[in-house]
Amino acid sequence: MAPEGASLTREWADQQRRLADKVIEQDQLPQPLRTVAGVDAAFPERGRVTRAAAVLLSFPELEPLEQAVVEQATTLPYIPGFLSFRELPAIRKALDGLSATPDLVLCDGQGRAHPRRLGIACHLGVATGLATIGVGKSRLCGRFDAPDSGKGSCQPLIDGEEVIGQVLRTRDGVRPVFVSVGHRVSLETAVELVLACTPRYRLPEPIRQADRLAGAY
DNA sequence: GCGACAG
DNA sequence: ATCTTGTCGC
Repeated sequence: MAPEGASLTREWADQQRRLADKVIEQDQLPQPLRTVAGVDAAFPERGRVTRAAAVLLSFPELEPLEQAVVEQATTLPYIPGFLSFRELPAIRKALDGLSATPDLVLCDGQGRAHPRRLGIACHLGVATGLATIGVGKSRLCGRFDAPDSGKGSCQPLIDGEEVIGQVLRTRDGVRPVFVSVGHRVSLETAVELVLACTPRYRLPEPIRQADRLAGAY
């Protein structure tokens, strides 16, 4: 018998490279943009349970419109570089729990700023066809210079010769977030939209509310 | 071989 | 991410 378990991440990596070719890095968002969703997952019960949340807000007002939560048994451990295989199934169910399809989805995690260019935001985008943006709280890969301390300041996140994201200061003096293309959005537009969704806190409002709903404190 | 490593 | 209390600072 082949050591299937040992080559699982190899299979996943191949799948990631295939799906990464389907990512669209051009702006193809509904015009005008009327709604923005935020998604996130938490792992209560010592990680045995996966709880995913999706919230829908109006844009640009960012008023809460609707929310959905789903819970299921956790299927996989967290493996750096393969986060989406663990979280995507539950997150998709949470999104399906919304009565309306969002014009844009903000994801907690990377988009193209991933070793094989398929972070969870890209994976979700390609799998659903929705426009998505990745907003990570920390770096997975790439190098960068610290952006100036003022809100709106940013520096390119670089891997080799490629710009894979923007390190963006969403508030004066706080740690920057890592913005990258998910699907059907350009990096420039992604940065503008993340700022438009972040009126007060470090994290964009859709993601903050999804965090809270999922139970992350 | 060594260091890094989204959530 | 999870487990976990109080504590420092605007």
